[in-house]
Amino acid sequence: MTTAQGDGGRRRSEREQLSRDDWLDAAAGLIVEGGFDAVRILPLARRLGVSRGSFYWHFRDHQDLVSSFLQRWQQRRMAELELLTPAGDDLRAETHRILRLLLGESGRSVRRMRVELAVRDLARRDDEAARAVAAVDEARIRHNQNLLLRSADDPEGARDLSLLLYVATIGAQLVMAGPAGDEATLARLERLIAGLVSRDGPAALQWCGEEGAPDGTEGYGDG
Amino acid sequence: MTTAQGDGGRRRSEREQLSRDDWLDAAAGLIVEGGFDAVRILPLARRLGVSRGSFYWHFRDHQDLVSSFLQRWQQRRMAELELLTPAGDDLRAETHRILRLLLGESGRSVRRMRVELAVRDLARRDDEAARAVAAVDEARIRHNQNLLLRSADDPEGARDLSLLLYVATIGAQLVMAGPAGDEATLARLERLIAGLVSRDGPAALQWCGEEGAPDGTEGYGDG
DNA sequence: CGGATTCAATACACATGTGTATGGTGGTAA
DNA sequence: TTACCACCATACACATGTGTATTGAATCCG
Repeated sequence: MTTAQGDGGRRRSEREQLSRDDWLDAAAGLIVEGGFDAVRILPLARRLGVSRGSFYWHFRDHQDLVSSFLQRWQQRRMAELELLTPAGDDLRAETHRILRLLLGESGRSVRRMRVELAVRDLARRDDEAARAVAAVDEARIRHNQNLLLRSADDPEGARDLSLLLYVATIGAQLVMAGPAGDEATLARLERLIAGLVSRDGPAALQWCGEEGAPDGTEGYGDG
Repeated sequence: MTTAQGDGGRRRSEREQLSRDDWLDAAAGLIVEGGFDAVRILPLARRLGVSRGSFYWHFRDHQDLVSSFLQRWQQRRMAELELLTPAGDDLRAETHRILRLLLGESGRSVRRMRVELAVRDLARRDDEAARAVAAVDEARIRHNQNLLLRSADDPEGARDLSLLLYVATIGAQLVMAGPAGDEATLARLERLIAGLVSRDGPAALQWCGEEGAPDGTEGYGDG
């Protein structure tokens, strides 16, 4: 414990010295409460009980903090995806685990959900965040696709269904994040989506797809 | 044209005087680019070619601007919903119009989409925005439910399917807003969702819904 | 014409934010 | 002990933001 130890597992409590990860964790708290725009250095330092001088030792500047956070986020999301499907169990159980992971395991991990939504929000105006989100999205959709492909050999249909499955879960996250989203409805949605997968399987969606129907929906502008 | 005219249709070009709505429109521009946190008074005034003194004549303070914007947004979203379903045409065409409205009519109305996402983002930390979003969500889901109920008398199933339909479209908005979301995939998703509705109809989703499957997905924290 | 009203420019006081330069403190090693 | 280094505090310069008070220029109206 005296000599070189990869500085991996030290929490704030053991060692009074702050680590880079401590700052990132505190930043996550601010992000949960107010999005990325709430990540400002002075409030962050206050929360950690230090002054700004400490920050500029651990990070080059504000952008460095944001970049580091995004990197860590992407890496963790990728890792948790790899952790999924340890053995080849059945599709039902796997689907359930995926939905639990993406939809939030019954009330808990609302923090994780809010962080992800904040990252998505940032991605609309920041290239680095956009790349991270794109990578994670692609990985998750591919994961689902591979899962569905184990039941039937239909790459096209599997891709479509996994895409639909994915946007449905993400949309459920978003809509149910507000006060309108009660826990019961979210659970109901989870069962709905699960049913969609297990019933249709990958070989489904023989929809009819013409264009047609001119719409008269101009409405107002945005705003 | 000389006497009282409800000051409804005057744009910035005709009259050099700025109206409250002009400020709100400019604010929409900032919101599209940088979210609600980008709505600051000085950049807004610069964009309109005036100084901040003008702002504080039209609005009491910054909060007043945000509140007015949210009010107008909710009112317009409600109005455009009423405008839908002028006559009782078939379900296919109506579904198509709804998806076009929610998903964005092929590339255009990306502004409207971004504004909505920004409002949703704000709703996570602002009660007023949360109420507006909740009202709009509820209205839209009810609208879809009523539409589906015209095909089969199954309130429960119609509610479920409309909910699923809704979160799928919102999720598609969110996921496809980034650079990962190409136009083709979005169109594909639209057909997928449309197929889901027209194929299943309201009387569907006889899924199997147990809980089961203990998950070993702890992973990291958020961040 | 003259006064009231509407809309906008300017000036001021204050708060908050960033980044840098510099100084201080405790632990470690020669 | 002394020198060094990791970590943090303090002070400064500067930028940006809000809100208010005051002044100014059109415009409407009696």
